[in-house]
Amino acid sequence: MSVTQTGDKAAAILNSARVLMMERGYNGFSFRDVAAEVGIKSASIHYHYATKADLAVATAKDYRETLCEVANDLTASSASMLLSAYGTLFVATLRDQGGLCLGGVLAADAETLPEQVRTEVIEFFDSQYKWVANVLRKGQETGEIRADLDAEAFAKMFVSGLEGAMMVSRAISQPDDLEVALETFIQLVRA
Amino acid sequence: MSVTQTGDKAAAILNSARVLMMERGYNGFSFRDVAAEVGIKSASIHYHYATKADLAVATAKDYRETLCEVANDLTASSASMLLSAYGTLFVATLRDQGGLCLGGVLAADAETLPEQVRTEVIEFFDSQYKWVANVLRKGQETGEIRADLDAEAFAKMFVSGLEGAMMVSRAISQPDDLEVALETFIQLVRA
DNA sequence: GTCTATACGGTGATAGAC
DNA sequence: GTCTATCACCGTATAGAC
Repeated sequence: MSVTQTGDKAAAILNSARVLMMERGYNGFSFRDVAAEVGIKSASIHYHYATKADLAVATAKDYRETLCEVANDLTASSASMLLSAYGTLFVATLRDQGGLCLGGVLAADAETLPEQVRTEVIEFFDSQYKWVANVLRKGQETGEIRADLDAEAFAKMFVSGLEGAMMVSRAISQPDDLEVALETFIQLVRA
Repeated sequence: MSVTQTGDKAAAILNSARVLMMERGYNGFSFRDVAAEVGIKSASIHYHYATKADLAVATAKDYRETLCEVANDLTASSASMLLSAYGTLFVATLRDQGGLCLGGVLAADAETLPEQVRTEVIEFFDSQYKWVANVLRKGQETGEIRADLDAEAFAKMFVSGLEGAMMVSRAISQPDDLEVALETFIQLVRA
C-alpha cells in the first residue's frame, strides 16, 4: 500500500542513474551498472523505464526540479553571498560525491545524446541562467553588483564557467581549483 | 621517399581522430569511424597506433603542442586584447568546426579515460594556465589588468570557464553564448 | 602496410515463464 | 515486478595471409 506515486524501486533506479551519470556521463553508465546497485537484473529496469533515454530524461528532470527548489530556498545577506551559496552547491557536489553537475555532464555528451535528453539539457540551463540573472539584477538595484554588467551575459558566463571549472578541476585532480574559480567570480561581480 | 617522420597515413589518422574526438569525445569515436574517414580498415590503424589509448595520447600531445605554438605566436596591442585573441581561438573552433577544445572534451571524459591519456590532460591544462597567467602578470605590470587579481586564480577560471562555456553553448545550440562569455571575461579583467 | 577473419566482451532491448 | 534466456549489434584487439 504505497502512497508515493513512484515506487521505491523506481526511485532507487533514478537515484542510482543520477549518481552514475554525474560520475561517468550518459555513455559511461549502463543498465547493468544500475541494476547491480539497486539489486535487480538489468532487464527489470525496462519495466520502470522503457529505454535508456527515458531513464535519462526522468533523471535530468528530477535533478533540475530539485536544484531549482534548493536554489530558491537559499538565503543570504546579499546578492553576491547568494551567488556564492549557489556556487557552493557545485563545490559540495564535487567534494562530497566526486561527481559533476548532471547538466554539465550531459552538456559534454550532447552530441551523442538522444534528442529528448538534449531537450532536457536546454531546459536545465534555461532555468539556471534565469535564476542567476534574477539574483544579479536585484543586486544591481541595491548597488551591490557592478552596474555595468549585463546580467544575462554574466549569468551565462557564471553558470557555464562553474560547469567548466568543475569538470577541469576534477580531471586534473585539483578539486580546490573549483573553489578558487568560484571566489574569483564573486570577487569580480562586486561593485 | 618521405622526409617526415610520421607518414601521411599516420598523420591522417591523427587528424581524423582529433576532429572526431573534438566532436564526440574519447568514448564517442571508434577505430571504425577513423578508418572510414581515412580510407582503410580499422585493423590497419593498429599498425600505426597499437591501442586506442596510444592514439588518443598522440592526438592530445600534438594538439597541445600546436595550441601552445599558436598561442605564443599571437600578437596584440595589449594584454586584454591578447587574452581576447586567445579566446577567439576557442570561438573559431566551435564556429568553424562545431567541435570543442580537445582538452575540455577529454576533461569531461576523465573518469573513463586510460591513465596515460588523463596524464596528457593534466599537461594540457598546466600549459594553458601558465600561458594565461603569464599574460595577466605582464598586463598587471603595465597597469592594464586589475592589480587586485590573483593571476593564477584568474587563469584557472578563464581557461576552464571558456571550456565550460564552449561545451554548454554548443549543447544548447547557442554558439554565440561563447563569445558573450569571452567578452564578459575580458570586460571584468580590465583595470 | 593493408587486408580478411575472428575472438571476446559489453551494450540496450525483447520474449516469455513465474 | 522480476526473472532467465537470448538477440543483434558494436567495440577493441589479434592472427595470419598477401
